[in-house]
Amino acid sequence: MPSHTPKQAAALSGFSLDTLRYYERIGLLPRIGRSATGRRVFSEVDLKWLELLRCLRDTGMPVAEMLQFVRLMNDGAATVTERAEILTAHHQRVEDQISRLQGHLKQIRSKIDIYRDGKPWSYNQSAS
Amino acid sequence: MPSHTPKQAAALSGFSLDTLRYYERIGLLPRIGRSATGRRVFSEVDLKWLELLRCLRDTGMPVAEMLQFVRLMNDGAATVTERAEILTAHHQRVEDQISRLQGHLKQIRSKIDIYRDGKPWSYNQSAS
DNA sequence: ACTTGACCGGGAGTGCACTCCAGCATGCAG
DNA sequence: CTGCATGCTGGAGTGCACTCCCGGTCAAGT
Repeated sequence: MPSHTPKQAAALSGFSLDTLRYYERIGLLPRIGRSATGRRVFSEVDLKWLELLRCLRDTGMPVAEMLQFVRLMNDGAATVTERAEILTAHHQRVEDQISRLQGHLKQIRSKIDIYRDGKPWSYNQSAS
Repeated sequence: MPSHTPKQAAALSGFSLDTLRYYERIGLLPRIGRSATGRRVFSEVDLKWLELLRCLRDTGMPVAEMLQFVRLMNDGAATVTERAEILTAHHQRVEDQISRLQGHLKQIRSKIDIYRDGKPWSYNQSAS
C-alpha cells in the first residue's frame, strides 16, 4: 500500500502544501495518517479523495458544500441518497454553467470578428 | 436616444447599483453621463458596454484585465490589434475552461453512477 | 407641502479561499 | 556531524470583488 509525503500529495493533487494543511484543518481531509514523528502520510485513498475535491473545486463547488459532503460521508451509508443528490445538483449546475459559457463564447467571438473586420467601436461612438 | 436610470441599468445589466458605482470608481465605466443634479444617466452605448463587461466577468476575466482593455480603448484606434489579442486570448481560455469542465462533468457523472449502483465508497474503505 | 423612494459620495466592512510567517523539529545526503 | 530540504502548529495576512452604511440630496405622486 503506497503512501506519499505531503509534497507528493501536493504535486499529484495540484493543491499547495498550505492548501492541504488548510483543508485538513477545516475538515475536508479527515483522518490523514501521521508518521511516528507527526508528519502527514497520504494513502492512495486520500489521493483519490483529493482528486474528487480537485474536481469539485474546479467546477466551482464552494468549500462549505464539500464540507457538507464530508459530514454525510462520516454519517455512514444512510446518507448515500443525499450525497447522490448533492452530486446530481452540482452536475446540473455545471452543465448550466457550461451552456452559459458557450453563449458568452459566441458573444466574444463576434466581438473579435468585429475587430478583425476593422469595425471596432470605441466606447463613446457606435456600439455593436 | 433613450437613456436609463441607474436602477434600470442595474436591472438590464444584472449588476447591482453598488457594483455599478464601484465599476465607475475604478474606471471600468468611463464617461457615464450625469443629470444636472449629479445623477448618473446611462446611454444605450453604456448598456452595450455593460453587456460586454457582464460577458467578460461571467467568463472569469479578472477586473484588472478588463481595466487594461478600457485603457486601450481610451488610447484610440492604434490599440485595436492589442484589444483583439486580449479577446482572443480570453476566448481561448474560456474554451479550455469549458473542456476542463466537461472532463470534470464526466468524473462527477461516474461518481453519481457509483452511488446509483449502490457502491458508494466511504472515505476510509475502498476508493473508486 | 409632504411623503416616499431613488440616488449621491466616501469610506468601512464582508466573504471566500487561500497564503504566508515564525519558530521549531525531523530526514537524509555527503 | 553538518547542512539543507522538508515538515510541523498556530495565527496573522492577502487579494479579489464586491457590499453595506451613512448623512444628505432630489424627484414625483397626492
